[in-house]
Amino acid sequence: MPDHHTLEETERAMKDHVGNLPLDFAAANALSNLFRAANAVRSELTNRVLRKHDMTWTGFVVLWVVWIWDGMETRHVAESADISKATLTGVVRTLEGRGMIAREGDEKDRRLVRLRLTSEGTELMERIYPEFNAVESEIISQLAERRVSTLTKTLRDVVNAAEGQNSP
Amino acid sequence: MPDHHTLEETERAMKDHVGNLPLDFAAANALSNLFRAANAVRSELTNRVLRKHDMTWTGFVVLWVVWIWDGMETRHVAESADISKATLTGVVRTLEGRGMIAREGDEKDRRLVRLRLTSEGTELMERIYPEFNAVESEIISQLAERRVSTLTKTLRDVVNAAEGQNSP
DNA sequence: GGATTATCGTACGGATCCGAACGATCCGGC
DNA sequence: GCCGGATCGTTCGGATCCGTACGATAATCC
Repeated sequence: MPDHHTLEETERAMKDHVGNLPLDFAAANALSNLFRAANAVRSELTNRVLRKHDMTWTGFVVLWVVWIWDGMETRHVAESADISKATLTGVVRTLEGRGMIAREGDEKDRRLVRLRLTSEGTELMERIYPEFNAVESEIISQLAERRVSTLTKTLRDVVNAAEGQNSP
Repeated sequence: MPDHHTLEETERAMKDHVGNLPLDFAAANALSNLFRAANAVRSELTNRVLRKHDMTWTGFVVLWVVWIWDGMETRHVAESADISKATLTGVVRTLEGRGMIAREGDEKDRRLVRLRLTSEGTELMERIYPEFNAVESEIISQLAERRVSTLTKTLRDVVNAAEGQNSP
């Protein structure tokens, strides 16, 4: 990763452009690192684990959610996978076409659609997930245990802060 | 945000599916929170700041990079914005169509394309970025100052860990 | 019990998003 | 000089990704 601009260079360049407006550089920096970290981890997991199984990130996440919560209704799957209902429709179409997932109407409430893994989908997850988690573990293991738990807690607070609810 | 499954419930359900394989729940949890936090912050900034200016997340990031580093070559812009060259091509096409950005060939090396903001693009950034940073600040301000600097450092280490380089 | 209201999943349009392949250009050795 | 190899930005195909609008179905009100 060559040729990066230094943090100081960037701040100086920003000040040249924004003038004397008071900016919160610490906040900008923390969130910049947040996105970089998420992208880096996602890329690494995609390249080292998912690609060889011809699986996309979102496809894997959806499969994982349905694996753990068999028969879950689509809107809850979307919420758990952190994607919109519209996106889920397309992803499920792809996974259904590959025979990994099945859609199933609800008897009582005919608006609902429940999702289940096929046996092929289940086998895939039983093979992939341990591998996936091993790479997760490898990445996180480079942090001291105490820092991991601090990170986890702080990130949860960031979620709450961003969603505008100051939890009690 | 109703109807969430508890962390304990999820772990129990996972154990039911993965059997006796040894999983690193702490790592899975930390990274799950990482993606949730990134998505939540991105959504909040998009909804509260960018949408009213008809600007996408990636479009804004690219515009910001070019604003700070005027005349930067496209591959460096892509790297700074954390997107692929192919994606940048499409985003620049959109921004160019709206008169925000201009492409400019390099005299010396005719393979290169340099990017600059138009005056309209510059005005937009001068108007949007302070607003954007204010919301960033509002989110981060809900964390104690010490936690912010710890978070920033830890996230940088996560980036290095994911990219496979244990920096000295 | 009929009309209004709310909620469900989906179709649609448009904007990312990326890996792979590609032509254009530059650079290296010779 | 020149030619094989490296590097540049773009194109292409296919998969997300989302807000909005919609038809179908439930729940509510009176």
